[in-house]
Amino acid sequence: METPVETTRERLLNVAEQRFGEGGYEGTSLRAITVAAAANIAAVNYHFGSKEALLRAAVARAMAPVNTERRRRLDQLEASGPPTPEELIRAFIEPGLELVLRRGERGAVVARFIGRIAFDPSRRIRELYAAESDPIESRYLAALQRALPQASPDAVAFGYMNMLGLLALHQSQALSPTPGAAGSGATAEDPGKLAENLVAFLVAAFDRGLRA
Amino acid sequence: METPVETTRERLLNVAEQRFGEGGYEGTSLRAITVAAAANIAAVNYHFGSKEALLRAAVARAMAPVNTERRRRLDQLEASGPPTPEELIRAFIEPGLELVLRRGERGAVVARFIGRIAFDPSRRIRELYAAESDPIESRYLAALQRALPQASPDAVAFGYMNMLGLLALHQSQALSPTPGAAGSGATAEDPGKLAENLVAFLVAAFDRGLRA
DNA sequence: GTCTATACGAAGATAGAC
DNA sequence: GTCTATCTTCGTATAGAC
Repeated sequence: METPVETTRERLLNVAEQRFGEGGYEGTSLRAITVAAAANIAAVNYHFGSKEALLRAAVARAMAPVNTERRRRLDQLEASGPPTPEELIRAFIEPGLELVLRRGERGAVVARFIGRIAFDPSRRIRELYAAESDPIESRYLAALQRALPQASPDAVAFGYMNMLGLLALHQSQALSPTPGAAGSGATAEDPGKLAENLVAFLVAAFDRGLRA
Repeated sequence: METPVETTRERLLNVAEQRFGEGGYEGTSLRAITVAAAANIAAVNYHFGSKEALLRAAVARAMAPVNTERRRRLDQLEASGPPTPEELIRAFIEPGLELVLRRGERGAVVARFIGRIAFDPSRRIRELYAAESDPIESRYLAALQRALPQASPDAVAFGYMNMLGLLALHQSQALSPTPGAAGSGATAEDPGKLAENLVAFLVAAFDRGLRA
């Protein structure tokens, strides 16, 4: 069923994940990608149609397991009574960090790629990412609203946006020694510890930091 | 002392602020900047030396009033006894949002520019921004540590990084109708209200969400 | 079906005339 | 200070080999 070696298409996706996460979309040339993937310069256009279509395919492939796991957790939580804010936050953050950071070097590459794309300066690229996380966004917003009845819909949306942003921030810093600002151990080497810190930070903010 | 019209240099900085904030560094061509600034294609290289040097000058100019105001507030806070976490968070967030968003369209352009640059995928560009906010970073970290003696240095650095990230997130969404994810009113139209929401969110997270 | 070689227009950058 | 000319590299399109 499976070919023993990676196809050109797979190599292109793997290299794109690595390079786009390292230098951003605009900062990475198709030539650099095709050389690293041992493919011809025209291979991207043949397999995907354009540079942006390659990015779209890479985002979809990277987000698929994260979305699947989030859906699975949401289903499970909602099957056993109304979830707490902490359970919902955990069901959002952990698939984005653990599932991806627990897979060694390759997982970190994927995490950085997702985080960077989520914050790309270009409107079209962020929309591309948003389209991939949209399908479950409304489920999370509704569940959070039920778990936080005292908060207004605007406040819940504000909190969700912050959760998304902080996850992307820490994802984008995978593989970075001292990236944005703070000192040495700000981002834990242990992805599980990072997830715990981020969940605790967000739970406190959601529970007591959302203005009506 | 001042020429009645903007100099070519000033026009280039103004246009760079607007275009870099809109499309990112790599996504904006020097030709687009020089055309919009009614300058020759070579003017950037003459006045600044390179595209990156233009960006550096624009970041320095945009950050200067923010840093000045932050220093002023820190001085004032520390003159009257040990500041609370909320006072420190307010002294960090408000100069970044109000000082910039309260200046109408032009201020929003500056805010978006700063926010985008802080999250740029390119390592060199983020370092450029970090260099501009570095000078006061250690003062904030030390003051936060004193205000939160129960938190470890790593935890304080983690919180500071999150504060920086969320500020950049909301700055980058100035002038954007529905940017990242959440619905209509997630980012308040009123910048003062946004600042209050963000401060409340962060205060709760710092006070009860930092693991020792 | 896959892939390669090649060409085109536009971009960033710079040297040198003015 | 300003502008023109020019170099290299970019994304993309196409024609045709395997």
